[in-house]
Amino acid sequence: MAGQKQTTITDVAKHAGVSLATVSRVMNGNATVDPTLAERVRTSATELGYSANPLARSLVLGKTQTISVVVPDLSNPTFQGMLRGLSRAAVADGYHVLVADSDEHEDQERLLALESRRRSDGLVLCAPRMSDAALAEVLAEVAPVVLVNRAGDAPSVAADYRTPLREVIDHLYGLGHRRIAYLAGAKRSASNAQRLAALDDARATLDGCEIYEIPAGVDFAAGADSLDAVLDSGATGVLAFNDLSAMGLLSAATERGLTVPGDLSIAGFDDIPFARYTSPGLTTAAVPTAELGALAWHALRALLQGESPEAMHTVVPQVILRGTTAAPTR
Amino acid sequence: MAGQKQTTITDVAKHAGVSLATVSRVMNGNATVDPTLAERVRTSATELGYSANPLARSLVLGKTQTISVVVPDLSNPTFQGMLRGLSRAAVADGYHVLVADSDEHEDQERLLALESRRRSDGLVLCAPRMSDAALAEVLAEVAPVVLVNRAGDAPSVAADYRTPLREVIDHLYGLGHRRIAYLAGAKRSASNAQRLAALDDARATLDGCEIYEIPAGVDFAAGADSLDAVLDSGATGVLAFNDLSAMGLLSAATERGLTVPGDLSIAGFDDIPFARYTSPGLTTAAVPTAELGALAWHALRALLQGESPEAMHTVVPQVILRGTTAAPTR
DNA sequence: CTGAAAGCGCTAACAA
DNA sequence: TTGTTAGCGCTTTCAG
Repeated sequence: MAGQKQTTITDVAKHAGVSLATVSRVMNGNATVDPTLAERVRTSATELGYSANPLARSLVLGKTQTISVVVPDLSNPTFQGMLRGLSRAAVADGYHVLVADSDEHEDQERLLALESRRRSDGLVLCAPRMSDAALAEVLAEVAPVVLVNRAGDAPSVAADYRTPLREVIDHLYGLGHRRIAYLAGAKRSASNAQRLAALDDARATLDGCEIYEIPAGVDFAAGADSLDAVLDSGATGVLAFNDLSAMGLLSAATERGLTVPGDLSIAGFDDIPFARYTSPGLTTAAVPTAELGALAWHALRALLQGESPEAMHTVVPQVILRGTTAAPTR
Repeated sequence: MAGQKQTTITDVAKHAGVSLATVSRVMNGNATVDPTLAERVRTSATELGYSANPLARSLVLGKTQTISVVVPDLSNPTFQGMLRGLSRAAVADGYHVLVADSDEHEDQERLLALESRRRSDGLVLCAPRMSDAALAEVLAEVAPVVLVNRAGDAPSVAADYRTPLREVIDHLYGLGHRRIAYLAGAKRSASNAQRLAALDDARATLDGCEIYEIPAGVDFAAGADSLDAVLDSGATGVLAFNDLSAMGLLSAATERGLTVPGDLSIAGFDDIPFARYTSPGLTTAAVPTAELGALAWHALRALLQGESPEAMHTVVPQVILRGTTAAPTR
């Protein structure tokens, strides 16, 4: 059944009684070809169901119309959204996308990047976990390349975690909160550094506002387990590292008989799909991951066209005010 | 900076003072080459940082070491899991994966499949939305191909939605429930047909068990809105189309002052990440999506090796008993 | 306007 | 064992 090999340009040429060159020309809408001939070629082509072998074209043209993207973990919603935005944007421009999941293995990252890159015209490196030194080295080998959520010697697009967190703090402060707790999550992540910066920022500019840092974690249990620490701190408002820990805290607080937001205001981060369904709905900030992906493609496309995209394009997550934040009652 | 063109096999040959063929041989560990020469070639290769151009190899070998996968929607968790499983399994076997998102456009599906396929050695068509006729046509053009969650004239892997639903029904029945409601979701989906079959099955075999079908929907609101209908039906246990609608119902019931599972047992479907965190935790069934992806790759790999994989490999979602189901109290 | 021919970088006969 | 050569399928000078 799979015996019939694809028809080649030679078949079409033969069928139309012209040379390969002519077929190539009409297929590429290239030079001026006699309309009659062109028509004849086109007829033959459709009759034979011909379409050029992309591999052969790639080889001679030196371009594959494909880009590759390597992500640390395809099960992470952030990267999923990124991939979706990237894929759709690239497809819209006639590009294909090769995807590689490094499964959080630093060493795999380099290899995947190199290998994928050779099969494509450019690379999107998404939040690479490798060291700065390793990154610099890889970056030099794989250009054109664009970085997502990481700085380096290449154009990059990144989400700004600092601004939205600061906005949430201002929101709480405006409501009257003066004692705010931050449930810290992944210590070493780049986004955490940005959040800490927002905290310092707020401490420096907000009169009479105290902000505590409470080590917690990134999941539901971490949030739930930190309830006592939160209450001990006397905080009336809390910024959770992400929605999951926020929900854990919310759940624990509710079970303890506290009312949210009456006794405690809670804000999450990420806007996971379920965030709108907690009771009350969770105040949070949504990272526009798909947009991040689309922007990454646009930067890479610019590079491919010999243009110079912005060195770093940043997108600001949107704060979504729902029911878990309100004026403090104590 | 990106000016230096890749070193070719010719460079290596020149550097090592041998012919192209020899370099090719040692690079492929092929024929017996004099160890001394081989070593010399290897040295030159690493010194020059040479690695064969995959495009050129693909062209001459007629194989790309790449497979492609087209999915209807990269934002759907089912397909995300599938892609992850597929990607990791394929990478483990040294294959690359080209991904295309049809964005639920039936017409795009065909084109994406064809185009991706030509850049790769095989295709995984994931839950294609196109008609049976269109599918049959495409299938013939893109072999080797494997289908995911859809039947057709090609090997396929699919999740079995019937068995787990039946298991949940048996679970409820065993608990003493005799009036069970099914909150119907997407009417036309293949998985819905399987669920209805499970319902019929149960009706035919379970003594004195009545199963009602209540039109609802696929989201949280649909579940919440169906509370009255559920109560009117007198059902003591309900099977929701998915976790979201189950959570909606759970939420509405709780707000109405009912206790779950005391007054009402509720089961969802999908095991979304938040399902374990509702109170009580949601009884549901988890589709092993990553496994589905890995199996799809295994089937395709078999095809690529000229073997014949099972016509249809089915995986059974696992029922996860949590707190929302218990013996009825009325 | 069209065809012949030279490659793109590599592999695989086929000779030597 | 090694080198020479003919392609893989296509695009693109370069003549005509």
